[in-house]
Amino acid sequence: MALMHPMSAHTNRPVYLKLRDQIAAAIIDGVYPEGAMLPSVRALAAEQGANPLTVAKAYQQFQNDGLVEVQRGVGMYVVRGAAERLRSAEREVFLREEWPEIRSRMARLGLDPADLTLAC
Amino acid sequence: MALMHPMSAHTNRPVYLKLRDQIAAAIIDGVYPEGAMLPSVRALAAEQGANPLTVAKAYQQFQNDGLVEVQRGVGMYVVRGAAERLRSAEREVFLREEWPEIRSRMARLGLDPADLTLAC
DNA sequence: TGGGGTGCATCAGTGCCATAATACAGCCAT
DNA sequence: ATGGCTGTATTATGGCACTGATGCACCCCA
Repeated sequence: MALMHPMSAHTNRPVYLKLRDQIAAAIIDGVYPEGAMLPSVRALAAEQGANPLTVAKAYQQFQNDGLVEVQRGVGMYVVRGAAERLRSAEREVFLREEWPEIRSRMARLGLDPADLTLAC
Repeated sequence: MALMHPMSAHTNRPVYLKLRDQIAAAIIDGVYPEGAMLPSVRALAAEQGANPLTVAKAYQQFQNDGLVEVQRGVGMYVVRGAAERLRSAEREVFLREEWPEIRSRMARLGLDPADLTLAC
């Protein structure tokens, strides 16, 4: 009896979205400090085994949000306050759109977030 | 300044997966008790404004897992013990694959599950 | 023995995603 | 100024998931 739940959490996210999340985490965690230059699209593409255009698509999001500054011919730099703004924005989205579903889901499964704080 | 994060949680889940989750929740919650007949693909499709085949694809999962019994030409019935098995399986998957990511994500955003137990 | 209810198979259409190969525009150190 | 690094635009292609329309096989009941 398998009882597998393939893609239950939609784990097949597009590459450019996974890269976006990964970069966002790096900015928040200070891996890419404010003022620092992000890896070039070609460099990150080579490192991640992805296509440069896919990486560019991931970076696009941050430009639109004004979190990185593009210097044509030079590179992309993390804007001042980007980490805090990014964390704040992600936190708001998480609390508003994800957490309620997670809560009800856990309730249905007989789980309590408080009990899992230290466990696992 | 937008700072939007479209599809940050991949909110564009396929219809058949949303239906699957919804049906699973109904089975666990006893909306479709053990031994009861599930709504026909056409009926549920009409009710949800979806395509019968999309509903059938959602049901498919439960057949493979042996949680529902198909009587050709009659309908699909919830198997004995389906609710408990389903809840148990989903709980295991959740704890193993989803919760760790949620935990680290919340930590990055400066959130503590215990603090949100009653809030919101 | 029909008629209306099941589930299911087949085929086709659509759109997104990822990749690729170029080519271009800008900056900088040598 | 030249070579080498940046990001970007263009176009084309293959793959895959999702959705949709039609028709068939099956079963029960009147």
